[in-house]
Amino acid sequence: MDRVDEILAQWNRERPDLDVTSMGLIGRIRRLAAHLGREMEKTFAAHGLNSATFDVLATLRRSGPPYGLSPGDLLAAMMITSGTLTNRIDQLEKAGLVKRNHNPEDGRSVIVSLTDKGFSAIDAAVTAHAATQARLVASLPAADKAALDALLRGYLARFENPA
Amino acid sequence: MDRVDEILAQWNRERPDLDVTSMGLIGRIRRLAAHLGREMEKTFAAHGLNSATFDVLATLRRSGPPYGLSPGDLLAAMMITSGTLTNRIDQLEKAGLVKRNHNPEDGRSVIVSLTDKGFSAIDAAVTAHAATQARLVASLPAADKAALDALLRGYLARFENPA
DNA sequence: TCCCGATATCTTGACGTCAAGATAATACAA
DNA sequence: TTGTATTATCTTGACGTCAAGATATCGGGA
Repeated sequence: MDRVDEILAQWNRERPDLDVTSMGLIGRIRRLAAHLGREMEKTFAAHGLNSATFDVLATLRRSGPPYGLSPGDLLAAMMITSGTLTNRIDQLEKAGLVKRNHNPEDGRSVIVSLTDKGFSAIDAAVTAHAATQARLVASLPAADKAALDALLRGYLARFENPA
Repeated sequence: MDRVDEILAQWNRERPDLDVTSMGLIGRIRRLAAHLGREMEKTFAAHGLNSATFDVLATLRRSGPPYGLSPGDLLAAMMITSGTLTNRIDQLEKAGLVKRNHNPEDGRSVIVSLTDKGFSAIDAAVTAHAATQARLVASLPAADKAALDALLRGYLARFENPA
């Protein structure tokens, strides 16, 4: 009987006509995401970042040399809107972690690249981030972890692999 | 090979020293939460609400008669800060869906109650919401759904049942 | 009775996000 | 070559959230 179960029990009492069997599953996914996000945010803050700016730097870093992508490329890799991305890049540029360069082949386009400072920052942050993530799942038995990951992958595919 | 796997593959190429085995699990939970949240938001919007205001109304509704709780009670049931709750109640009061009453037994305290309009609104919204949630998990085989829910419950307990 | 710590709620200011639309450059058909 | 649709990015305004602190009330000890 966890907090989600309590919520379901209340609904069953007040609105017995409702089928809330799906509510528990979805509620648990969302509560877990919130808990995990808050923990990870602490690691980002310790490196002068937040999840928004980390996300941009990490995408550039893992894209490999020369560590530059257009805003359009970045958008395709993230679950955000274009206005949000512009704001993130502005913040990072102001902090000297990325720079914008004109794309000589297309006047509409821009290439956002990691600066040396940005490269150092994201490399240190992602190292700590991986450790935080390992800690956040450490309490989960290996078998549960594997089973959970497999089930989530199948579920997620229904949203991201239209077919 | 979903999008999360692509991210892990990039990290393995660029930072083979990192152990990213936990990153996939956490990433999938968070991406799922985002997808689910956006879908549910559409249902709330169709009823003139959003997830923030729905959350307050739903908590009051499922608390049962007389459909009134103090901000403190509401806070305990939600994963938000007090300032956020004050703002939510303000919005709902402005819309005529809840009302604040002084608590005669404690001058510091307030009782937030559903108005008739608020009661009608949340009853209609939650009916639609339950249908949306059912649709969002409909593609999942019943066995997977049960297994996933059980694993998530165990994982969530590590964050919400300190012991 | 009086005072002070605890409690309940609200206020303030900054920030991240989004939807919708603006701006500018490119591509391609006529 | 010209004009229009398309593409890439940015701007604007509104909103929800948070952390930190302010305000007001309560409760218990001196």
